[in-house]
Amino acid sequence: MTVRTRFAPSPTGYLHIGGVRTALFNWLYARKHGGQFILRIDDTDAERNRPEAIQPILDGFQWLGITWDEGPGIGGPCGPYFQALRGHLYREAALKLIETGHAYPCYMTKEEVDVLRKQAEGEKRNYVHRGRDRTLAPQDALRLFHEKPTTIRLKVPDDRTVVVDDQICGKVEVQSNLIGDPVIARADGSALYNFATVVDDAAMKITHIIRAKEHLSNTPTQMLVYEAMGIQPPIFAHVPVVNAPGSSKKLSKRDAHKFVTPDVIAMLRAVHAVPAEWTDEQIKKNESLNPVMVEYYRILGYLPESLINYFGRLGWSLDDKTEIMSLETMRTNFGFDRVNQSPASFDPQKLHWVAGEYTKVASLERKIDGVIPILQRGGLLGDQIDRDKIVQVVNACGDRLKILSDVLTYGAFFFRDPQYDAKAVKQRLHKEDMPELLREFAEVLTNAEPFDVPTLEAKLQEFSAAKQAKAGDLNHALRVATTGVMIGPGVFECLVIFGKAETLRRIDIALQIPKT
RNA sequence: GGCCCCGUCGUCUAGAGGCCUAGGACACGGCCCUUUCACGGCCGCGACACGGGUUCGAAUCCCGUCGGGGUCACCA
Repeated sequence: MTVRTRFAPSPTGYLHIGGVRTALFNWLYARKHGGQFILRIDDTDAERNRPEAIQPILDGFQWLGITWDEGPGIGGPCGPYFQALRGHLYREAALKLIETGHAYPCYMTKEEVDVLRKQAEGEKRNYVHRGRDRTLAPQDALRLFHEKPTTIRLKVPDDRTVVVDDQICGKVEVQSNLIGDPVIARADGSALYNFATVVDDAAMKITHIIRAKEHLSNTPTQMLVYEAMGIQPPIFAHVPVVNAPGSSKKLSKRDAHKFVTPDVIAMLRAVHAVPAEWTDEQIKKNESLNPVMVEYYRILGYLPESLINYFGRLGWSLDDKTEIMSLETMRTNFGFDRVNQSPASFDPQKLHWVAGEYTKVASLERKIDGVIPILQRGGLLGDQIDRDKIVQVVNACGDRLKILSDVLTYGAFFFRDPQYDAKAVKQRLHKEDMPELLREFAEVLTNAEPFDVPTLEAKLQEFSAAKQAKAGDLNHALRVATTGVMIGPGVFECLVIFGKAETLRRIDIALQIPKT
């Protein structure tokens, strides 16, 4: 039997990183066993069922390299892959369950149920719903339902121990007497999650259900649905949830705004990911651009494989020391035996480190291609692209680029005039008679041929020795004068990229800054 | 509240009764390298939730306590 796994997001419009991890585990397991990974859109809740809410999710997966064998965009033998289009299947399945005596139309009103619930509460008893109509003979129930449609409930069997043999959590046993008869379909015939998911997973021949731990409690109920339908249940594997950074609470979209810290806001502004006129509040409210969504990392220039690596390693490990590994390595080694049972907190700092490891070894071409749109968005580059110059800049930045948008902090001055940092100017440029020294060194530079790193370095050594000045001090001043800041690639590399004329021009500009 | 799950450094993890004086990674602190910043190298800080058993021996097995989470919907 070929392995078939699935990921079934609801169309919220954004790809959540917790979902990415669950999807990744499904993908890994299917691919490891030569099986199929299916993407299904769980859009039974019609209200927010907008087509445009699906595309960002598909785009996110595509960017990450998580491919699906059946689902939106490609179809497949078990379609449609949208729950909204499968209503007739649920209705059919529900009627069949009534017919076989496993389900019944429940005519108790909400008020009646509330009375029973209150009564149970009063007696400090747990309320377990058992509909009054559950004893109806199947034929009568069916006839009655057709005459007067109402909610359909599953008939939960009495005195049974339901066993979920979970691949990660182990054997979990629950008494059926504690499970109330669940509503599986509304009066209008629309299905509820616990039912729709089972009908679909069965129809799509899903063999392994890999999903978040929060679904474990619902699983016995679903087992009962499988049983009622006369279908062998799939194998379950519930993966622990991803918690918010430094918290023991689930990372949820609901409090995503909490992670939009001043740092994050500054980052988004720096890369011009949001309109400049937006207030901090507006940025906070923007749902897709915050650290729980994949889009956030894409816009900041994280390489997709770094997210894959990080999230694959969150809750699962290859061995006692491997941190950096390819998707392929994960694929060949993935297994439930090395998935943790306890929740894992998302650590943005570690993700950032992983990202750096990938950027470090990425090909120059990829970095160039990634950096160009970032520079353009930042208004540092127009439509005319001098690719050679960008090659030089990216090379000069070297390992300083952990994420591609770091090019803005280390190399913005290559594309515009220096923006002088007051502190840098005061400390390095307006130090004693440095301005005069720099003026004289500019003269030297005029005659520097060729204008390359070794020559410039030699000139600076020679000049400072002659003037009995510290080479380091002059070097620092030169950096601030030409770049405006105290950090960046090697100063001679910078000068070479500027070229002689531009270097001299920048020194001139710097020498005109009044001392304060 | 009932039921279910979980509990090793701040965080991710290794650990299947002796290899554990508990290993690695991120973060943090220090030093080295460096004419800035980053990279790199070295060192340091830092954990078996608690209490009882079982055993010659327990982070590992059992019980209890405490703590955390999830779920009990005509949401998914």
